[in-house]
Amino acid sequence: MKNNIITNNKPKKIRAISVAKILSAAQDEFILQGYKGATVQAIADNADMPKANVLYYFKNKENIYHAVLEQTLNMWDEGIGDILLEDGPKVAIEKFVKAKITMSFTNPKASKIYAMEIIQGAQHLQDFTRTYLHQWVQKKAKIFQYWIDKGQMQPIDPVSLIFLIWSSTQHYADFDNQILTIMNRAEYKEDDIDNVTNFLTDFILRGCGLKK
Amino acid sequence: MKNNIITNNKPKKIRAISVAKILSAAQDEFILQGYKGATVQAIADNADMPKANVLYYFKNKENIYHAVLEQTLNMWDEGIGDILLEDGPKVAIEKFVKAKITMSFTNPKASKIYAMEIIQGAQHLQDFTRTYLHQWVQKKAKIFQYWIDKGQMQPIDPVSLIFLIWSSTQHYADFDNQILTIMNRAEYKEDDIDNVTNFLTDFILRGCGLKK
DNA sequence: TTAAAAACACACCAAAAGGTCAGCTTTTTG
DNA sequence: CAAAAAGCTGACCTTTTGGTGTGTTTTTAA
Repeated sequence: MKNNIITNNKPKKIRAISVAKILSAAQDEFILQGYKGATVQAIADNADMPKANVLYYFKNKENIYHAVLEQTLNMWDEGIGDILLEDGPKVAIEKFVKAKITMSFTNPKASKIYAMEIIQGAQHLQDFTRTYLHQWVQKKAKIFQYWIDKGQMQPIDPVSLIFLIWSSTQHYADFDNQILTIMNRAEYKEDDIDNVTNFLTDFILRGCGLKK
Repeated sequence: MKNNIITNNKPKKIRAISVAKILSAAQDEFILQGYKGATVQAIADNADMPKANVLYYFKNKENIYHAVLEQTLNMWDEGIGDILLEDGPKVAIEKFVKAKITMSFTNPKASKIYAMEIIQGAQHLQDFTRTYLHQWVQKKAKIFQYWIDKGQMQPIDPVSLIFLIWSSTQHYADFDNQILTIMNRAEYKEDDIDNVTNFLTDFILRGCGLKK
């Protein structure tokens, strides 16, 4: 298999390209219209191919949605910063907050798809939440508790802290429309990310008693 | 008009009762299925009346949705705590956080409807956001700024602070499924409200430099 | 008590949307 | 270069669904 470096869309399989186009179009449609509201026709139009062709790659709408969700979870998994014992509370929180904000600003769509799923009852994500997420939170909460017991940070409920970090960072993705409207902006600017990162990092560190 | 105190569903007009039943059923359906996914038939079933009867009260689905949204905004308006200059930063934040949390726990449905609207692009709420919300934030931000200038609280961006309070409190309504699953619970208990209120109040006050 | 107004509900319709099929074209492979 | 595999697509079918029309029942008011 020769690897064409100059035009890197030649070696890509037709299938891969088409699937990617469909998933991207589908993501937009699912966010804008919800699962039921998104029509296969609209996804096809958006992906610039006939409906029958979309159904050729994905047997049905449900499958398209599953694929979008899977993609979303992978992104979530990659993007979520880790919380490491050896970093200590200050650095760990700084890293984590930064990772979450970066994800919110660089891939708001994934965050929105995920948010809508959860709001609507997490029908397709129950397993993920019940097993993976649950364990993740428990594990990280223990790390925070360790730091608290060592007197390295304010004695607060670690799980609540995680929820606060999640919510306050994801807000900038999920509610970007509202935030931009309130700030009288068309879209986020470069330094918005920095400003938000600085604000949230400072605020949360102070809330954890890790900063004057 | 005689006021029947014993059975207070007699004096109520038939219309009012039916409309209320429909709106309640519609709210559930819209949350669970989204705008397009919610069918008039399902709303009717849920409200325990034939579809044609639902359409008798509301000319079409769009109108039902508008009514649900309006109801939601009224609730938001009533439930949102005010931020008063004369309270000073500490009391004002305590009151505000408490009000928002109370709203999240007592009426999560309204919060979810609102959240989905915003995530999906605020198509039906642009005016509300652009005028009402925008002004509300500006007005309250000025109050925070006043306190900051007086040295009564940490110098932080007031708008970001408002966003953080909104997001961290609403999270308990919008993501209740996820939170409950992670905490291995079927539903919120009485003291969950208190615990969350205490955690968030303390944390936010500390973040604002209003508490050791 | 009775006539008008409001509420109710069955049956029906047209449009929309998910999905299939059969045949055509392009790409791959031996 | 030919056959097979993969990709593509218009036409079609079926189900769902928003909405209407018409006639009946219940409530209200004089």
